[in-house]
Amino acid sequence: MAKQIGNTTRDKILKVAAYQFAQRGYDKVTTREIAKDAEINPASIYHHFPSKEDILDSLYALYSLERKSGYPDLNELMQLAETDPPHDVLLKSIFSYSDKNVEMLDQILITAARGLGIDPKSERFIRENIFESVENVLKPLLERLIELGRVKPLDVDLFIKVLNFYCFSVAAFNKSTFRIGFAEFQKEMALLFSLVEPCHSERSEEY
Amino acid sequence: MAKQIGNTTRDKILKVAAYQFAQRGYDKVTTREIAKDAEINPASIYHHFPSKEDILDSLYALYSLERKSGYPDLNELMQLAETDPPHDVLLKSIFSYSDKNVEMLDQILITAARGLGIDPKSERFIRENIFESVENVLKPLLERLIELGRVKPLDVDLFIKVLNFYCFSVAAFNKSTFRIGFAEFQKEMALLFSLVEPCHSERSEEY
DNA sequence: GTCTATACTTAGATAGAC
DNA sequence: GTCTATCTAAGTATAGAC
Repeated sequence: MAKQIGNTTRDKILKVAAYQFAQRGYDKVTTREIAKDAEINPASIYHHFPSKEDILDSLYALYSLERKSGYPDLNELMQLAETDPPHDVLLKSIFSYSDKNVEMLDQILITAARGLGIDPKSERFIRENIFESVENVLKPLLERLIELGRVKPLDVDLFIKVLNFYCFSVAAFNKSTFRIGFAEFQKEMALLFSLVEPCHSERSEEY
Repeated sequence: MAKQIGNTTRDKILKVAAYQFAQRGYDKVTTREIAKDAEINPASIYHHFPSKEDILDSLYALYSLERKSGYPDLNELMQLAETDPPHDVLLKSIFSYSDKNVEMLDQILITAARGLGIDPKSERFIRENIFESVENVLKPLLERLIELGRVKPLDVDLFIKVLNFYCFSVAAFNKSTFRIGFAEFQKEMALLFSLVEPCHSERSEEY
C-alpha cells in the first residue's frame, strides 16, 4: 500500500489543490483560495512550495507514486493467460487503485487531461500513467494469448489504442455531467473486449 | 455551404482567438495577445465583443452553425440502410465538415473539451455537437438495420456511447502529441464498427 | 512554520479623442 | 470603427516579524 495522504500542512494543501483544480481548473484557482480551504495564510503556501506550478508538479509526482500500487502483476497475468478463460484474464488486467486516495487521484487525472495540447508536463503525465501503463500490461498479454492460439489474431496496437482512447474519455468525463458509473464502465469494457474473440475450442462465456 | 469566415475585423478576432485558445488555453490567452495577432489595438476588441468570454461564446455559436452543413442526410442514409452493405452505410454516417473552416472548427472543439467539468457552456456544447449529433444519426440507423435483420442485435445505446467516447478522445487529442491521422482514425472506426455484425446472408466485407 | 503587510505584474475593461 | 491613455481588480510571490 502506498503512502496515505496525511494531515500535515503540506498534504492539506495538496489535497485542497487537487480538489480545486479538478473542480474549477488550474488557471482559475488562486493560491489565496487554496490557502483559504486549507485554513492557512496565503503566504504559508510558499513555505511548502516554491510556486503554484510546483503544487501541480507535486500532485503529478504523487499520482505516479501512488498509482504503482494499483498495477496488476504482469507475471501473474501471464501465468493466467496459459489456462484461464481469455476474457477473465483481460478483465483482470484492468487497472484499479488499491488505496484510499481514489478520489484525489481521479482529480489529478482530470486536471492533467485539461492540459492536453497546452502543457508538456500534463501530456507526459497522461502518456506515462494512462497510455503506457495499459499498453505495458495488455500488449504482452494479448500477444501471448494469440501466440497460444487461445484468441483469434487481431491488430493488438490498434485495439489498445481504441481502448486507451475510450478509457481516457471515461476519466476525463469523470467529474462532468457525462460521468459514467462503474457498472456501465464494465459493460462497455466488456463490449470492447468482445473484439478479442476466443478461438472456437475456447468458447464458453458470451458478451 | 455555411458562411465562410470573412476578413472583417470581427472575423479576424474570432479566427485568431480560436487558434490561440486551442494552442494555449482560454485562460492563458490574453485579449492583448489576441489583438496583437489580429493586428488591431487591444481596445478595439471591445467594439466587437462586450467581453473576452463573449468571444468564446461566439466561437461556439459559429461552430454550431457551420457544423450543420456537415451533417449527413438521415433520410438518405435510412434509404441506403435498406439495400447497401451495413458497414458501408455506417461509415457514411460518420460526420465530416463540409467546408473550408475545418482547422478552426477543430480548434473550437478542443477548447470546449478543456471546459469539461468546469464550464457548463462548454459541456452543453460538447453534448449538442458531438454526442447528440452522432446519436441522432446512428441510433435510428442501427435500430433500423437490426429491425431489418441485416445486422445482429446489439445494445445500441452502449455501442454509441463507446463510439462517442472514442471519438471525443480523437478530437481532444487533435492538437496534442497523441494526435492520430485520418487513416488511423478510419481503421479504428472500422474496428469499432466490426462490433456490428452483419447477418450471415450479408457477409461480404471483412474487417 | 505561520503570520502581516505589501510589492510587483498583468489582466479585463472603459473613457473619450479622432 | 480604431486609436491613446488609463482605471481597477486580482493574481503570484516576497520581506520580515513572531
